[in-house]
Amino acid sequence: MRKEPEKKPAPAPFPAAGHDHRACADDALARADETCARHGAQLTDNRRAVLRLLLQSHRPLGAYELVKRFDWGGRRPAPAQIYRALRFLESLGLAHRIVSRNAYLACYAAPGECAQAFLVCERCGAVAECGGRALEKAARSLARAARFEFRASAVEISGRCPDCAPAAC
Amino acid sequence: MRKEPEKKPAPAPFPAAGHDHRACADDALARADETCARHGAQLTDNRRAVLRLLLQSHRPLGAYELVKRFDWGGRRPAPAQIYRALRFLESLGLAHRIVSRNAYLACYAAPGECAQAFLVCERCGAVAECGGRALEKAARSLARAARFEFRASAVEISGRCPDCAPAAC
DNA sequence: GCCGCTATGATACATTATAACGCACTCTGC
DNA sequence: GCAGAGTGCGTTATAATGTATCATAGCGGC
Repeated sequence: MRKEPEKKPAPAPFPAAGHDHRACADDALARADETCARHGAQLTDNRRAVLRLLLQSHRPLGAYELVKRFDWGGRRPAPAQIYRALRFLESLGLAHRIVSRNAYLACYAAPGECAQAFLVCERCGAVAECGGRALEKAARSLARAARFEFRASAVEISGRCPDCAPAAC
Repeated sequence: MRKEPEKKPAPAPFPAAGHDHRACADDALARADETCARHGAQLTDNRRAVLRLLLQSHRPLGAYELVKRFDWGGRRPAPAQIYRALRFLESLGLAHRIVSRNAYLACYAAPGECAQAFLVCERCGAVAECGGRALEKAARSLARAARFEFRASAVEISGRCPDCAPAAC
C-alpha cells in the first residue's frame, strides 16, 4: 500500500476485501517505533496502546470511543489521558484528526508519504487517507495568490466509498 | 469582491484596510433574501439576526459567541435557537462551518461562486473564503481514482494571513 | 542526593452540540 | 369560522467533546 513507485494513480486507499489487518497494523506499529526513535520521542505504553487501538480499528475513532475500548485492567483512563496520547501521535504524523467527524485515524503511510487528504464515506464512516500532491499544490498556489503564508492544508472529501456507492461497479 | 471576471487569480479574499463592512454586509443580506426566496425558504427574524451577526463580524464566530452577542432585549436565546439558524443558513450556503475552529462564517460570495476553500489564519483567527476550482478538480480526480463517489470537499488551509505574516511585505 | 525534565493519573471544568416537548403562527381545505 | 398539517420558536435538560490544573512518579545528569 505504500511502496509502489507511482504505477497507479491511487493504490486503492480503502482496504481490500482480503486485507490482513494484523500484518498491516504490526507493520505500522514498527514504523511508528522508528519514527519516534528518529525524533527522539518515546512511544510509551500509553501512547502505544492508543495507537494500537487506532490501528486495529482501521477506521476513525472518537476520543471517548478510545476511552471505552481502552482496557486497563477494569479501570478506564480519563479523557485527558487519551487526548494527550492523540496529540502526541498527531504531532509525529502517526495519527490524523478527521475534523469533520471529531475522530482520529491511524496513519498507515510511510513517514514522508502522508498527504493529509481524506476520503470520508458518509454512509459507513470509513476513511481513507490518500496522496494529494496535486491538492496540496493547488492549495499552496491558492494561498500564494492571497498572500497567505501556507503552513498546512486539511482536505476532507465526503461521499460514498466503493463499498457503499450504489452499484457503480 | 465577487464580480471581477477572473482578472486576478484571487481577488484579495481578506478584506482590505479601507473595506466598508456595512455595505458589504447589507449587500450579502440582500443576496440572502433572494436566495431564500428562490428556495421558497423564509429568512425569519431569528435567522436574519444570526446571519447579520455573522456578517457584521466578518470573521468566524462560535455558536456560543453568537448566543452572547444576540441582543434580545436583555434576555439571551438558548444554544438550540442559534444552532437551528446556523443549520438553516448552512443548508442554503449562506454560512459555512469552519470545522477546524468550530465556528461559523457568513458567506459573502454570490450563490454559485462559493467554493468551500478557506484560508484560516492561525494567529488572528481571520478566515477568508476563496475560490478553489483547481482544488475541487484535484479532489474530484483523487476521488475518482479511488473509486470514491464524490459529493463535497472541504478544504481548510492554515497559516498566516497577510496582516499576521512576519513582514513578508 | 538533588535537580530538571517528561509523562502520568486524577479531578474538575469548559466548550460545543443535540434531544425533546409544547406553543404559536400560517396556510389550506372545507 | 374552524379543524388539521406544517413550520418555526422558546425552553429545559443533557450529551458529546475537549482542557486546565495539580500532585506524583520515573529517569538521566551532575
